[in-house]
Amino acid sequence: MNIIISNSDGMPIFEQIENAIKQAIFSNELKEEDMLPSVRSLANDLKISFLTVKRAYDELERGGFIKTVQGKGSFVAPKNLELIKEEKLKEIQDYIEKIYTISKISNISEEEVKELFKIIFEEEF
Amino acid sequence: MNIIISNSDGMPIFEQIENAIKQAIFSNELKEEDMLPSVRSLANDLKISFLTVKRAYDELERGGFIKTVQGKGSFVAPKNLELIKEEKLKEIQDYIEKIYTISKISNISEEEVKELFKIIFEEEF
DNA sequence: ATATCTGTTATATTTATATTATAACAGTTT
DNA sequence: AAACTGTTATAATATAAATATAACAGATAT
Repeated sequence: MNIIISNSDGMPIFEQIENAIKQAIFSNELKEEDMLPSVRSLANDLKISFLTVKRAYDELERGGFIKTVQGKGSFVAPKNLELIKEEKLKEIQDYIEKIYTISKISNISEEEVKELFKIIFEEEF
Repeated sequence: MNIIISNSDGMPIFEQIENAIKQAIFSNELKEEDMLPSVRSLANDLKISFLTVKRAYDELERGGFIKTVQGKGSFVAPKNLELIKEEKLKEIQDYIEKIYTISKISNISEEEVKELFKIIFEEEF
């Protein structure tokens, strides 16, 4: 698995790890029941504290993406299509919120945004 | 000018002020050469430190939205708002394209995206 | 000229969050 | 038993945001 972290992009390290692993799961680079790197080994590879990796894993477990068993390790949870869709809907929601903020600040009307939306969603036929 | 700040929405106060003033400029509530409230008076109104207001003003000046003169005050800069709006529309377009890609890949219908759009854009009062 | 606005700068402190180091503990596997 | 796993607790550090306070400097009206 290929995780690149950056100290300077505003996103906390634990969140960068979380996203990288989600991505690996979505792309099927990590398959169901695959074991994740141990908190200590990944921490070692990334030259960070294992507590930071643990935090990422804890979040992933809360989200239902992995299962962790003390003494054994962390494993990719059986894929749940609904979960994946939820995740993608969340991504879309984040983008729409950004659009909302920009439009509000820049005095761009809802109609103008809708128009762009229409153009992009309809031009692919 | 009507600025409402919140301590608990994740956005730093200086950024909330920044956005509120940008919005006032875009909506023409604040016109070219209009004087902004002094850092101290706005800080007083909002019950925050004048340094926080100063930071917001500094950012606005860096962005070319206002001009500040020591001893006189801060003033809305002459600006080509249409040009900025074009930039912002492009940003929005990029986001919509990302949304389009995600929705296609994840089998999320246009209707579902529209629904999210509605929810977020209607949260306003 | 001086009082009173304006912004500027410097210092120190507080708060919250992220991250770290370290140590001890607990379950699993070989 | 040794060597892996994860867990927990504590204390320390780093950073950004925001604060309080004080002193300084330019603009302006009276």
